[in-house]
Amino acid sequence: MRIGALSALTGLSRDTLRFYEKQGLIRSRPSAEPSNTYRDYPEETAERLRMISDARDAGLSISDLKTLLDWMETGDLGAFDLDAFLDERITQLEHVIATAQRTLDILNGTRAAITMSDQIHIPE
Amino acid sequence: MRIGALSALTGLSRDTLRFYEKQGLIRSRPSAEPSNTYRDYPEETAERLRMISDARDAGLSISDLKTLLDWMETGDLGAFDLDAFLDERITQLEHVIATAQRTLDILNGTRAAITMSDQIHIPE
DNA sequence: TAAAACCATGGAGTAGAGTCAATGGTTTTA
DNA sequence: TAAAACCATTGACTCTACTCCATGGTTTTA
Repeated sequence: MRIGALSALTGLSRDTLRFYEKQGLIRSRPSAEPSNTYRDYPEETAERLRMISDARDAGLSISDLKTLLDWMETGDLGAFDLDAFLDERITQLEHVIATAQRTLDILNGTRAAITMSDQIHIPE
Repeated sequence: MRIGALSALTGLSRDTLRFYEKQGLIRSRPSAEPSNTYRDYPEETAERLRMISDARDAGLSISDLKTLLDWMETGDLGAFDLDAFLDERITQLEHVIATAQRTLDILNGTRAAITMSDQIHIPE
């Protein structure tokens, strides 16, 4: 799959895909036809990018993601404390969920208050 | 309350507090003693900053926060479509919660897998 | 087959959110 | 009362994560 197709499929810009590849989050092989220099992405890259998008939207950094994805593939990262790393990210995500939920509650409350005051005013 | 105390209370750096004030997220009055130029923050600023921290950690931008806080105080923002604004932010927060939850599930799964393989290896 | 659409690389530029340093006053404390 | 700790302002700097050229090949399409 070429970069344009992958971009259309994932909603990420071509530039972002090239950027992610440079950061080592995804990989491509050189084009099948050696007449051009186009990247060729395996099908499963789309799925991988969905995980990456989720993690980015949830606030994980690219470098954390690289650490994680590298480990998931090779199963090893030298003398790296993956356990501690995972614990930290898990805590971080739980924190994001909690703060997002609290903020969401406030916003929902605000919207309800507005709807309420509309109800009072409009009938006049 | 002076900036150092507020910083200690909220965990935000003095620089961050001054930055937030410049952005209009919080306000201070000039010091009671006119002998110095120190900021004096009302007690309730701490609570306000907790909301701000939550919202920031959840991914809301400073400018969104400013819009929101300004509206909450004045109750009006001219011909601004607060309803649409709220809907967008709410959708955004729901998205963050969903992606964070999915990512969290993956990480928890990964941790479980590691614990599992430890169980197999350690007894040897 | 020529224009339009796609792709590559390299490097510069941008936005957002702080963070740091220099300089110079004010308070607190040993 | 002098050192240590605190505060102010201004402006430069950093970091992350893209995003945008400019230039030049390759495919696709009308």
